[in-house]
Amino acid sequence: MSYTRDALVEMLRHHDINPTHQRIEIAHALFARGEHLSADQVLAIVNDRHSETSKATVYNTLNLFLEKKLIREVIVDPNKVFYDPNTEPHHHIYNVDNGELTDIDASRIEVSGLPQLPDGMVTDGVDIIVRVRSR
Amino acid sequence: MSYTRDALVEMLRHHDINPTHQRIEIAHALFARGEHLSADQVLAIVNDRHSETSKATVYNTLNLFLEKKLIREVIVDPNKVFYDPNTEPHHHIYNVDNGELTDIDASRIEVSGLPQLPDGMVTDGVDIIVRVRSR
DNA sequence: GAGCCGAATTAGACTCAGTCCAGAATTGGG
DNA sequence: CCCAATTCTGGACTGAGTCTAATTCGGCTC
Repeated sequence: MSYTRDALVEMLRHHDINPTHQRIEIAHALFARGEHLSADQVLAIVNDRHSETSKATVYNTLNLFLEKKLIREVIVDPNKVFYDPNTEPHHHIYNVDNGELTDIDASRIEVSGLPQLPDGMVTDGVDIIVRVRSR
Repeated sequence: MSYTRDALVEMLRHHDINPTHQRIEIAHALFARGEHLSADQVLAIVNDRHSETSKATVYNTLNLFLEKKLIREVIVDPNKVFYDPNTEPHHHIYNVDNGELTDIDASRIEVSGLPQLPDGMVTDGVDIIVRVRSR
């Protein structure tokens, strides 16, 4: 799966997002590497050569992508949020020592025994985080 | 299960924690209500009548309790950490709308299909978070 | 191409959770 | 009662994330 500029534009449009320069850059940063990135890292990558995109725009854009379900938010570390370009159902292994975050394909995982939700409640998603240490 | 001052002192000692005034107060705040509280909330509760305990101490103490496994950290919300006086194995339901956090007893839950960990890695814990919305 | 309009972007000030520091207070063992 | 080690403190600081008011962009019409 390659992420040409055109493919990204297509993808943004498909999610009802007006494809601007900055948005394409940010989408590129996330999807081309397919890694979990923090807002900080996205900002750094996008402005690698010349400063082109402001902090505010990076945050705005990431939140927009979230809202439009183009990416997911992964909350494992108390001091930063990671953004995940993989929207397939999956879970995470979090290495507490070095902060590394790895995917686990959800299709092999089976969870049973979850309780009934109270009336009028809908599941928004189930996150499983396996916290891991070295040694 | 009641939490008298003496019981709390006993509990702290049992976890290798020197029971000082402030630590007893903070333990009381958490265990007497048995709720998930943020550092902010703990600070507010402890200083309800007269200001008695500083912000720094609350944070120091919560981290000390964590380290000594007296309480657990629950990371579900990007902008605050919750501290959980329940150290029995259990998971959480997080109501995204109102921030409410509810326990799920772990004994009824069965997870299968978790992958083998790479060599030299140890599981530190498995957290399951069921995100829930109203309506 | 010139002119217009709403949407997007920007710099920089601001907020707020959490940390750090260096001095002050408390504690407990002798 | 004394002293050293531990704990506590206020206040300065940090860094992620938000807000705001002003500017720029891009697409449209003529």
